[in-house]
Amino acid sequence: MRTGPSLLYLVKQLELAVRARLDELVRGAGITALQYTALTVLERHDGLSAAQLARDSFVTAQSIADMVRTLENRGLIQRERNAGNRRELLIHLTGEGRRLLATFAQPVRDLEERMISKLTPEQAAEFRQWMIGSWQALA
Amino acid sequence: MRTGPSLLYLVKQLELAVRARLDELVRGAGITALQYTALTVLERHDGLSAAQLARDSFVTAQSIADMVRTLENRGLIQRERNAGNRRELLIHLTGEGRRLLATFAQPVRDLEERMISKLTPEQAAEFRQWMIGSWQALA
DNA sequence: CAAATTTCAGCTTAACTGACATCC
DNA sequence: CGGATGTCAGTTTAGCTGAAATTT
Repeated sequence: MRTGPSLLYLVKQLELAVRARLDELVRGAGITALQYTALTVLERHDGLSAAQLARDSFVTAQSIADMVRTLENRGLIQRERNAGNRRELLIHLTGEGRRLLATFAQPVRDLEERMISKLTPEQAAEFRQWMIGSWQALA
Repeated sequence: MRTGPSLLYLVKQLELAVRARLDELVRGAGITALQYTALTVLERHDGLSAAQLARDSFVTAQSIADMVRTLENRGLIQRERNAGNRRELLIHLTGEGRRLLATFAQPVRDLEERMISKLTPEQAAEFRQWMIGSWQALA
């Protein structure tokens, strides 16, 4: 008994919509949704290397390199050699990077709130957990 | 009170994982996850024009054109002028296209089942509805 | 020497904009 | 004519592979 579009299709469409709204939101600051997301990862895990950031994002180190350079040129992050392991360049948010994230913290929360506005807090927490569970089941 | 990665980030990661698994699955047939998804849309809505397919996918008509040509060259779809509106080229699945979809129907169902294996049927239905609701709230 | 990190160079895919012809 | 549709040409973005330098 078919009830509508497949779950796989829905995931794709939802991601598309999220990225479109997020791109609109941060466009004014001259960054993409992708770059914004990378900055939030760095906010949660300060001092990552580019290779670690790449692994977290399931892309190659080469792929992440261009974006890291862009963010560095924009002054949103800075890198420094790890004293204990001089291969690594550890990435830190700059003051400007933190200011940018602070600027968008509330608008992004509003966007998330819009996604779950029809749900009770309990349902929203469940939704979140199911998303994490689905992700882990496929990873 | 932070409970983990943001919902926006989770949507992105989940989509990444879904696409990776789906790409692995259909690679043997020489198509991408994107092309497979387009075929399932055509299965549900036979006789779409490329422009309609593009609108359904939130991309431009130009973007969809390459993929439509690829699928046509592969013999998975065919197009014909709409008799009543000779601008439009209506897209239909070929027998080979339907056979390809039939081949993957069960493996794809298994993949979806894997996503929701921890949920009861009632929870899975809820999950689905919340996904649709989130999508509509952002579209 | 083997493994990890970074970087350079080149490539591919999937999107885009702009322009144009055709049709209703 | 105005609005859709399809197509051609060129561009951009975001990923990739391969190869090399540096460090542990």
